[in-house]
Amino acid sequence: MPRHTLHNRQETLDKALALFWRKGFKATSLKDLEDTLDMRPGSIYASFGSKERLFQEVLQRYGRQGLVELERTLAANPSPLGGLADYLRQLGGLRDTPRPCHACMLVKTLLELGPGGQSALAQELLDSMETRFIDAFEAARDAGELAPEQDPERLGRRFQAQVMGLRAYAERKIDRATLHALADDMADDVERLAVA
Amino acid sequence: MPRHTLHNRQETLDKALALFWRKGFKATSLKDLEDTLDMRPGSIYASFGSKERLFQEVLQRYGRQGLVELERTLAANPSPLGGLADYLRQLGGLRDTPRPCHACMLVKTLLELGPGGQSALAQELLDSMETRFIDAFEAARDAGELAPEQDPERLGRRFQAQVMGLRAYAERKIDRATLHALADDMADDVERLAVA
DNA sequence: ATATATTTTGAGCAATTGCTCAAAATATAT
DNA sequence: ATATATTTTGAGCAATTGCTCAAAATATAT
Repeated sequence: MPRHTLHNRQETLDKALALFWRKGFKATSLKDLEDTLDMRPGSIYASFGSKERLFQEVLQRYGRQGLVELERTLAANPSPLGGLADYLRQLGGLRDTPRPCHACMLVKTLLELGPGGQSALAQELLDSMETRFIDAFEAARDAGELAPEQDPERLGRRFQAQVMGLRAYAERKIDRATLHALADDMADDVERLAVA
Repeated sequence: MPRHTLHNRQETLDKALALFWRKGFKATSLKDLEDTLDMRPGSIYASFGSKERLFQEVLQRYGRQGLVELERTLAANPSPLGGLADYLRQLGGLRDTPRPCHACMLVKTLLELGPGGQSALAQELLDSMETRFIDAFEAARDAGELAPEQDPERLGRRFQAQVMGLRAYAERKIDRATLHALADDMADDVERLAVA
């Protein structure tokens, strides 16, 4: 007796993700969502509850994908420091392919909705990324890549700040080459942390 | 026969600045402005034209103040590299005093309004800051502080990205000490560029 | 005191906001 | 084919948006 939804939930979330990522939470109107998702208001509310809850679900999705991508990049390089450097170099290619937005959606959300409760999920997800960065620096130290007096936590936080800066910078009107150069400079510095 | 405005324009702009900086452009309603500026809608429009134009004027003010502050910091240190490092260390104190917001208003605006025309002024002002950073690195090279093979433009862009990252990071829920540590790490690295 | 030039007020408008809900549509099980 | 459970539709609501404008208030010059 049950009936399936006409729309594919994952595909719909991806469309909403691109929209919210580009326009932000407040600037995305229900009209925008209706057009982009090709759904009528009642249908959107039956499926997702509210604009707020749809946004949270989209954020969660974005965050999970970001973590998966980081994990993949780190796994592809046997050297932890090399993996982190690769991650930065990869971000240098942000402007090589068309995207809804170059800046990080978590940072956009944090800056748009402020440090209060509205952006709690964004901050949690940023924390997850940072923790993974710190873990990678710890792995580097354990592998002898990093001098023992280096502090993985400080390095991880700093790495996080660099990524945030790089991606905010990428949102400006700059050309691809400039962004690559910036990312490469950052990546080189990470690798320079390695003990000779 | 003329008559003066009741409100002081500079004070009013400062109030609008704090409000816009904290809430962003779209999230600041005219009701918010009426309450904060203690002015009725007609009065606001007679003085500033529109919400959009008031915002632009506020942005300009913010940008000018930021440039002045940078100039002061650089002038206080005879060493260009030292001045740049000081600037970063100063930003480490962002959370020491209450402020409308810790993140840079130019970056908030860029991320909120996108890279299109709406944020053109914010991007211009970011460019001005970056140019000043580049000039400082050039001065450092001319003074022999920096190795001649170093590229002031790349260093300046990277410095800009670091500042953007540091200030976006400062918007998260972190404690003062963490932010100081992060800023100091960045500052130390700038000074480490100096030839021994 | 009076005239003049300017600013301020605040009721209210057209458009848009996020959202609801009864009715219609539709996929499944029998 | 029929019944059932579920989804989708879309008209429309209450609230809010940025903003206008005629009337009132007020500071100055004479």
